[in-house]
Amino acid sequence: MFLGEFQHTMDSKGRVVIPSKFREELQQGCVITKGQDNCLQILTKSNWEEEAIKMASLPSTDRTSRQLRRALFSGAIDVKIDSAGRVQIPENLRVYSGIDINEEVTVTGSGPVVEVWSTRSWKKIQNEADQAFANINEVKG
Amino acid sequence: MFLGEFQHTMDSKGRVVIPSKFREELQQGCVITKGQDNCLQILTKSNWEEEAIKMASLPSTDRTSRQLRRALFSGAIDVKIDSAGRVQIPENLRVYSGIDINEEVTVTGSGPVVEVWSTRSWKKIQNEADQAFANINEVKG
DNA sequence: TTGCAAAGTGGTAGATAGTGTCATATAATG
DNA sequence: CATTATATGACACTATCTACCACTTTGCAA
Repeated sequence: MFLGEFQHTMDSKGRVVIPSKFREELQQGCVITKGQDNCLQILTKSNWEEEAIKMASLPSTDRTSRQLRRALFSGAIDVKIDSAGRVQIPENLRVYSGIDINEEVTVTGSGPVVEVWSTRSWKKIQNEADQAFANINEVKG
Repeated sequence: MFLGEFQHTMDSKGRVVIPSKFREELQQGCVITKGQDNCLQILTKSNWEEEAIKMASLPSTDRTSRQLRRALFSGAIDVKIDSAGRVQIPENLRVYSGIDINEEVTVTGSGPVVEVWSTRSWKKIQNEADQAFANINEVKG
């Protein structure tokens, strides 16, 4: 289970530090994919395989499913965390997520997955997320 | 069940003392999350897991569900109480709750959860709560 | 083929944030 | 009042992050 919110910077070579709390779970291999709302997701190997199976079983007759599948697989890459706790984000994923070189990055734990955001995007999303959260609490109230 | 109200100070490293009455229940691990009205909540591990399971099972195809999941998990962190009875509050939760370094903190038992407030906010909230309580009594006669 | 530029990989040193421990001060208890 | 438990501040220590720098690989062009 990944929890928390961490600020980092994408270094001049396109690498991002994985917060130390997340490393142990990801150390033995992980996969980066395009996530929803233009974030990037980092999954453990086993989580990825589950996802992949689900995705592969979607009907290829349905256009949306096909596109989802393409996005997921073509956008995925498996990476390893280097000795300094960093991962290299490939060009296409940097573009997808809108994270530029030397830009601020927010890495969040989101339960079963880790999400990587440009801090710009995260701020927007976070407002919306907090809103949703506040509302549900009121309902539960 | 957590009861009572306690005054403490956030130390220069961002740590807060958990009142000794609460420690036993929280000793074997607890999770801090964002609560309502800018307080922080501390849940026991088992309490947290109930919440988390509900959240994790929401469909990721639905934007609101995704946002909820993000808010819940990114705003949470699991901590352990140190040998002096303190917990470290991470930067993002300090910002959320408006508790600065060396500032006064009110820790309250609120039934199943512990709440942590900057004493500033607590005073405001407490007035409102007392007011509401008084009014209910009036209505009931 | 060779040389050059761009991108990726790997490592290191200093700064910072977080952790653990202790001594003293304060409060609670019998 | 004596004793115990609890809280706080100080400090040293550790882990982690950041900003560099140097080397390797790749792709392109001369």
